[in-house]
Amino acid sequence: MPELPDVEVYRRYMDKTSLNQKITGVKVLAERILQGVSEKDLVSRLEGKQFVSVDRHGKYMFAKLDSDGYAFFHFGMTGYLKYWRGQGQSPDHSRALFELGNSHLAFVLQRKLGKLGLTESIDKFVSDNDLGPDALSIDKSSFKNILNRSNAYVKSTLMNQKHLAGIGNIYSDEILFQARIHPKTKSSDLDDGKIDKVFDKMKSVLKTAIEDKANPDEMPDSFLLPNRKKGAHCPCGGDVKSVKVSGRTSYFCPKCQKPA
DNA sequence: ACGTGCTCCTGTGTGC
DNA sequence: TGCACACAGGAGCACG
Repeated sequence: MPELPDVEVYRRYMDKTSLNQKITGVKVLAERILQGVSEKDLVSRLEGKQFVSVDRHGKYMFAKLDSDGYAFFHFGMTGYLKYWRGQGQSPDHSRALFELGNSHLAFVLQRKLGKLGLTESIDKFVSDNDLGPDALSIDKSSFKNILNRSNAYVKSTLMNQKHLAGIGNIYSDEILFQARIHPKTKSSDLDDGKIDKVFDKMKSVLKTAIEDKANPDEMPDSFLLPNRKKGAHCPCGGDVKSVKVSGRTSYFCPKCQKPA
């Protein structure tokens, strides 16, 4: 699930549940999710410390330590967090466990495509990993520059983390649906007015999705997102179609979204 | 710089 | 029912 809205929901979840408690134990249950750190080093860097705040950039989450630096999380395609107090089983597919005294925080990944590691600073992490500006923070003129400079399909541009961080397959579709733009439109074919519209819809879709806890069942009827399947209908009543863009299945409404 | 196709994983749905 | 295969809200890689 994890695009920007999902990760923001996890960030708030962790913020609400897991801060300012001593990390009494760390277990790594799938070593392959570790990035740039051994299990031994991760454990020794975290044990006895506390998480004091949680940030996000794009699809990455950063839990700040009271010592210094951050633990970073990437949720892959299936990741989420689960916190509980007292006894209780960790969920299936828990790949890392943080013991917080009598409480627990599990990093759960069905597919082991997520990442967990350490970084000194978010800025350094962003630049080392070539991430573009966060989609919720970017201003309109920087956004315009990105679309104007790109020769790719607009959907690919929106999903390219080097250009813009946070948007994936699902939300790029929703943004383009709300902007009434066909996913295979070239970014460079969008005029100023269209780019404005994509920008505004990007912001409103992401904000709405966060308010709705990134849960499709809670989203407005005007959203296409809950109808991402064969045979489903657009809010306009038309048939939803799909097409591959950058190897990903894109859902769109041919009646609402015409090629530029 | 772009698209395509493959890879990493695991689970579910589909068609024969 | 069994089995093979496609596909899934991500991303890095090689190749053309």
